[in-house]
Amino acid sequence: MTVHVSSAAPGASDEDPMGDVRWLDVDEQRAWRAWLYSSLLLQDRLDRDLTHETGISHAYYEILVQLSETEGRMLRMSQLADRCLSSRSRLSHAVSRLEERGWVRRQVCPDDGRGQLAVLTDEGFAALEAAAPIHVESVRTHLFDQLSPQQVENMRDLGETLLRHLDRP
Amino acid sequence: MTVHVSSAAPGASDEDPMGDVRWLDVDEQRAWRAWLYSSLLLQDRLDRDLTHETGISHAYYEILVQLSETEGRMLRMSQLADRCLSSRSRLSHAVSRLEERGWVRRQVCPDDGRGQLAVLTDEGFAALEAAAPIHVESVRTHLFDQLSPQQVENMRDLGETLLRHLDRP
DNA sequence: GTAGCGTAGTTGAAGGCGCAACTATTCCGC
DNA sequence: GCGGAATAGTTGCGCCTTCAACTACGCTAC
Repeated sequence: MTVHVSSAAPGASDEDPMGDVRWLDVDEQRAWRAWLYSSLLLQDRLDRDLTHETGISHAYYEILVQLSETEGRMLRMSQLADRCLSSRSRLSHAVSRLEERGWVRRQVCPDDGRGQLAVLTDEGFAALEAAAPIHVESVRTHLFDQLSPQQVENMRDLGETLLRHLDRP
Repeated sequence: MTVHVSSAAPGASDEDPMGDVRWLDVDEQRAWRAWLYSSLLLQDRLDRDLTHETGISHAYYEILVQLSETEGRMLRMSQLADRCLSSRSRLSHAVSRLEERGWVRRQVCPDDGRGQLAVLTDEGFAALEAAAPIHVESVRTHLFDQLSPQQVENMRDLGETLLRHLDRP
């Protein structure tokens, strides 16, 4: 994880067999680990809170949210996958499970015989409405309550900067 | 995921059935989504790069790194789990698989008959040495090359602030 | 109109992970 | 020293995710 084997393997890494590896210096290491550990821990915490208190994983929650925010509360599978940062396959499995819960149903797409629409049911919407306050409170507690307004601004700036790079694969 | 059902359910959420939910405002939403999506995408990208180019997942990589950085290249299972931000169970499964690859071996702890030591083998160390340059380059490309020095500083500050909160469960 | 290619989505197998139950060992009070 | 609680670690099960293969439909050109 930590990109810093040189300190543990000084002799071997001095050789630099790959040519010139741009190793991280001490400050970069520290920034990298802080970012990595905090995002892992925070995601884990938020997901656990949500799952344990509502029975809805963060992945499912995201699907319900994305559907709830479109008019008609329905989306093509592939659009839904994109918005959820999910692979098609993963979404397909997940929607099958949400169908079993009665929260989503599939419907063939009228415009395109290949397509499927995922439609949020009233039960699904109700489940989302029940879960949302719990999740918001969790995000407040573990994220916003810990940060100054300036830090929130920095967080947004960082995130958007990285997204500009990551969004185009 | 996005904590923002109110806009999709204005009527219902006006009721505020939970008392007073501290919903996110537009700026907070934006900061939250930027943080969430960028960290999801970045972790995904780094993990995929590493897995596809070296056959070592980020989780395995972290285990190897932590072992490589201790003298004797060995750690108690529970210490290793803590350093990898892993549950005991998860680590136990993972070490079993690393044992099958011949990269780690288990050894009963001399001080404590209940304990096990995970020991990094020479083959494991060699695998880590081969993977490290690839991973560093990936972290450079997708993270540090995208950020100004000020942004790196902000990233560290943010991460460390959040860790102070998250580290004590 | 049909061959061939691209797109949309699904499926099954294999591996990763969390949870709860389990074994084995140590620690503590008496 | 012995009974019970606490600690260390493992394991089986079930769910989730990925990958590759697959079906089904649409699009274009001929």
